[in-house]
Formats: sequence, C-alpha cells, structure tokens
Amino acid sequence: MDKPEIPDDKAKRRPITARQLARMLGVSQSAVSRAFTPGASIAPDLRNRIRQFAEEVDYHPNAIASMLSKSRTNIVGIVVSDMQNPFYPALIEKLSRSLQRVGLQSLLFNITKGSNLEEQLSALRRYNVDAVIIISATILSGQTLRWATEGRAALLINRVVEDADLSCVICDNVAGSRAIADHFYETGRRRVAYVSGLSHTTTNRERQNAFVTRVAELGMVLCARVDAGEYSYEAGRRAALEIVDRGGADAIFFANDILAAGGLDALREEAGSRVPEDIAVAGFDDIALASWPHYALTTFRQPVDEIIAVAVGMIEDGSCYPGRPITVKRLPGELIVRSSSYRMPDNPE
Amino acid sequence: MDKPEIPDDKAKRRPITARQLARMLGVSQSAVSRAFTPGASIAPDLRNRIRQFAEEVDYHPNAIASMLSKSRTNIVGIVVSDMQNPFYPALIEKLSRSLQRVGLQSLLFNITKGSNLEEQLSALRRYNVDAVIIISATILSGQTLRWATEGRAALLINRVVEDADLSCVICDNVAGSRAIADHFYETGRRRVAYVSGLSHTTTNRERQNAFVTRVAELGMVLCARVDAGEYSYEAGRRAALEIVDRGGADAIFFANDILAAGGLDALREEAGSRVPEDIAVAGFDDIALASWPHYALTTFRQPVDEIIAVAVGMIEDGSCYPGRPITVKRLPGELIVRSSSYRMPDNPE
DNA sequence: CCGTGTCTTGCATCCGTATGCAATGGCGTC
DNA sequence: GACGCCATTGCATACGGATGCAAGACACGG
Repeated sequence: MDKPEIPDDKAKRRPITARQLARMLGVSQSAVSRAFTPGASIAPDLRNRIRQFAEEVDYHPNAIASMLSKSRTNIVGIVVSDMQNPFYPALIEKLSRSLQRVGLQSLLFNITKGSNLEEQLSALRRYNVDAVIIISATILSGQTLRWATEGRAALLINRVVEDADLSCVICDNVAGSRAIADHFYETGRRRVAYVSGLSHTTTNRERQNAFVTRVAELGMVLCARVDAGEYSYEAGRRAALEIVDRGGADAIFFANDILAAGGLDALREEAGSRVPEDIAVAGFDDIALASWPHYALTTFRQPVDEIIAVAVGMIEDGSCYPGRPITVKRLPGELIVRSSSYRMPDNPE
Repeated sequence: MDKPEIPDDKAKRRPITARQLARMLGVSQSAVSRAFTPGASIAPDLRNRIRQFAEEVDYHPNAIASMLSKSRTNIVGIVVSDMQNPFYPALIEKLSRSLQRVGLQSLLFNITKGSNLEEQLSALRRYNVDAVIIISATILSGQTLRWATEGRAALLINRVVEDADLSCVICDNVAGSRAIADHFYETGRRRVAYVSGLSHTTTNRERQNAFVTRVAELGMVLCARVDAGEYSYEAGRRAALEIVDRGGADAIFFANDILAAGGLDALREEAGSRVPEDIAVAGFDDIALASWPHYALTTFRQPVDEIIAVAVGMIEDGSCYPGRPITVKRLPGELIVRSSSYRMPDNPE
C-alpha cells in the first residue's frame, strides 16, 4: 500500500508532555501526574501551581498513555447494525450523552451484513474498551457475541440472546403487546392482525407471541399474520395492503412504529379505509413521528430514559462484568392511546 | 469518590501480550510486532507461524499500546450536536461505516448546550484522535473550534465557520435553493414563502439568501419569511399555519424536509389547502420520509455519499491537516420533483 | 574462497503516564 | 529534646508494542 500517508510528525509539533512540564517547574513527573489524578496524594498548593502552569503552557494529559498504564480506557464500544428504524439513532444519541456524563466516551462499531464480522469484532477487542453495549444483535450469534465480549463488561440493549451469557436491558415487550391486544378488545375490535418486521429477532418473537396469545385468550380472531421482512415504512405499507387483500381486519398491530406509519398511510390513502373508524392501527416504540398529528399513532412507549439509566448504571457499578451473575432487566413501558386506534368521545378531531 | 469501582484486574485475567507470545515461540517480541505490521521486514513463513500460533492462543495486538508508540490512533472524533433532524443520524451512520472501511473508528462527541463545552472538548484533545469531523457547528464558535482541533486534522461537514480556518465539505445550498425557486417559477407559482429553521446557521443563511435572491430575480413575490426557531416537524407545522394566517402563498420552501413534512400536514389537514393544487411545498435534504407516498416531497437531495467520500478522502490523504491550505468543497445536489409541488400530467396520483 | 549486497532477526530504547516504595520533612507528644 | 507518625515528594519501573540499528544468514559475482 503506497497510498499517500498522513503527514509525519514533523508537521504537527508534538504536544507538551508531563515530563517537560515537570522539568520546567522543577518538580517530578509523578507530581504532575498526581496533580491531575483525583484523590492522589499531593499538597493542594502544589497541585494548584501545577494545574495553573499547565493551563499556561496548554498541557493536557495524554489519555492514550493513561489508558496503557491504567489498563482502563473509559471508552465504551457501542455495537450497532440496522439503523433504518429511527428509534435506534435516537437511543444511541441519548446513550452516548449519558455515558459522557459519567466520563465515558462512545466508540461506534457499525456492523453490516456485507462487512466481515471477524475483522470488525476483532477491532472491538483490540481497542480494549471497558465495556461493550450491543444495541443490535440481529446478525450476531450468541457464540460470536461471547467471543467478541470475552473478558469485558458487556450488555445487550433491547435484545436477548439465549446462549451468550450476557446481561441485558429491555423493554417489557410482553406487557406491551398484551396492552395493545387489551386495548383493541376494549375498544370493540374483534378481527385483528399482526405484522412482524424481521421475524427471527427476539424483539419480534416476544411481541408476536404475547400478542397472539393474548388475542386468543380474549377470544378475538387473528385473521392475518404478515411478515413484512424488514422494519421500514415501505414494508409496512405492503403488509397493510396484503392484509386488506386477504379480507381485512378491524385492527392491526405492527411490530414497530415505522411499519405502522407505512401501514396507516396505505390504509387511508390506498385502501381507502377510515382509520380508526374502519380499522385501528397500533405500533410500538413511540418514536417522534408517532405523535405527529397526521399519524397520531397508538403505540407502546419504550422507557428509553430508564433503559439508558439502567444500562449506564450497570456499567458503572460493574454488575455486567464477566463472572457476575447475568441479569435481565425488563422495564415497564406505557401504552399511549392516540387516534389511530380510538377517538376520544370528547376529542372528535 | 467512593462509588463502587469496576472490579480489579484480578477478576479479568489480562490478555496475552506480544512478549509472552514471543517467549512461547522462542522468537523476539519485535518479530511478533512485525508479524502484525503490514509491510514490515519479516520472512513470510515466520509471519505465518506467528500468526497461526497467535490465533491458537487468542492473541490480539493491543491497540492502545500501538497508539502510544506510533502516536497515531486510527480514531476519528465525530462532533455532533443536534440530532433532531433524521438527516444527521443517517449521515453519521454512513460516515462511520465508510471510516471503518479504511480502518478508522469513530469516537462520538455529543455536544449539548447544557453540558460544559470546555470539558467535552478537552476530552477531544486528550484522546489524541487523528482527525476531527464536525457535523454540527451550531453552538460552536470559530474560536472554540480552532482551539479544539488545534494541531490535528479537522473538517466541517455541512457547515462553514468563517473564522475557524477549517476545511469543509458541504452541499451546494445556493444551487439547491435556486433550483427550488426556479422550479416554483416554472410550475407557475408567483407568491412564495420561505421558512427557516435556526436562522443563524450558515446552512440556513445560504439557503435563505439564495432563495430570496432568486425569487427577486425571477420577479416573484416573497409574501412571507418565517423563522420556525428549530428544525422540527412541529415547528414546520406552526410556520405553515402562520403563513396561511398572514394571507397565504402559492408555494413554500422549507429549510429542510422535517419542517416541510410538518408544514405539508398542517396545510392539508388543518388549513384545508390542497397540495400541490393550491400550494406547493418543497424541502431540502431528501431524507427517507420525503419519498413516502404520503409526503412525496419535492426536495433538493444532498449528495450524502459524495460528501462522505470526499470527507474520508481528505482525511486519508491528509489534505485537511493543519498547515495545509484550507479547502471548501461544495458538492452539487439534485432537485427531486415529487407531487408536493407538481403533479406530472401523466401521473395523476 | 572472499567481498558485497540483500534479507531477517534480535536488541535496546522509546512512546507518556501511573504507582509502589522509599526518602524527606514537619509536627505533635511525652 | 527525642521519638513517632503522617503528609508529601521523587525514583524507578511497569504498561504493550514500534522501530532504528547492528549483527547474522545467505546468495551471488568475481
């Protein structure tokens, strides 16, 4: 490889080191180190003197060297794969912000079907991150996950992988799906349908099983179950039209809000159905779009802030370190009823 | 600070080092290092022997140590602030993927108004990232930026900061906005309006100035200019209604697609206007939602892939290193006409 | 058979900070 | 005034890999 390389060090003058600073001040390098280490044994006035002088000469401790000697990076690897669903970018943003608040940086690992997992995950190991948060286990087997996270704190968010021995934090999909079924029943629906995204994901399996089971318990008819194939607007659109073709239903539960948005538009604008009069629509997640007046989507809100708080907490207190018993935290969400499924009597619009 | 700390090293057995591996194989540590360094001077069979053995004992070079001795991290810091607009998460995802493809990892720095910039940016310096990509300069002054990126490669995406001496890659907002104005004119609109998001951003200023100028050139009437205050659906909705209140227009150009989506829904569902018959709507960016049949938003597509390719290229070839002349790359986008502004005669739907 | 050049390999040292241990100094106590 | 204790500080070395330099191995030409 003879590609043009990044200019050599002669170009960017190296930043000042602790040793240089120490020499200038006539103290030892250890003193400088301690001046920047909270709780280290150093006289307050020496610390101040060093810090002040450091400011003047623009000295900043080199985090890389610190990582090496402490064997602690203060970096959390975030493994991510499918970002079609706006729910995840939003989650990642809040997550990285929360991590920053406790002094942790986020190193992004974007996994794609196309790219070779081997190599990507090997990067994950080489970087010695303190912890790994896996947002999407879609395309990762338990075995792969176990290998990738071996020996370090690891945590799954919104996924369960049975054979990976990893702790996880998830929304209570079962309660959520049952709540949707109950809501359909209570508002008089009897012929319902379910639309899945990626049928093999645990997210989908949990939602589907819980919904189907509850539907049966309540004595409603499950007149269609369509696998949209992906979590996208377009897939939701197609699924809705397929359900209409197959004879229709009076309520559809989509595995997430993006599917529901597509389905809702298709029902209204292509199938000519009235929503919610003819057919009720519900999604899952409560992404931003769900509250837009045009959609006003009934959905089950994932407790995003709580999920993040618990995840960050587990990383901080070390309860997701290898050797610790694995824990599965299921956090309750909240049913949000909007006019895609039910118009409040006192709120005709 | 006596918060529960992460378990000590005794818990996680340290991974094997190059020196250990070398001793086991009866070679020198240098040999191991060279076995994993592309282009290093080492006999092919020795390299294979080492690599194979490394695989067996699960040795992975420690990237931290490597960073320290090479003073090169292979990490790019990505500075981000407002993620309301789905355009940016999508951009970041693609960007991080492209960076990965050339061996660079992405360290996310999420800047918020609330958090103290000082501290966040100081982290940016301490981590010694090879390069910094700033996606959002909204809340960063030129001076701050200069300080934060001092001595390392830096690049702005979709922002221009006059006094920061930074190279940047942006979409040609001027051409885009003029194209929208031309399109309005050609389809018979004469009374137009403009809705800005954050009025002080360079993005907005460029789009607004170009649009207003072109409107005047064409002899159209600019009957309203509304500052929505933020880039959100809700803000777009409010802005559209305000324009209607103020006497209306026959075409509105929103500073981005999210605003346009809100505006479009408000016009149709609250103001009772027919779009595009009574009023045309156009946005900017071409986010996913713009192509949904419900919105079918006329917009100016940002050349995302090209922007990323150019940005990654500049980082690879070092042309955005300090000392190099700063460059501003304006990439052409593409006008996408959909039925929010004009219904093709042969395409009544 | 020796000189010269090329290819490999090991040795020693460096990257910049953290930290155990010993040395120093000050202070209170008896 | 001597002793002991504690708070500070410096010294030396560790963290794990990269790399300049020199030495060794080998081939080839003369």
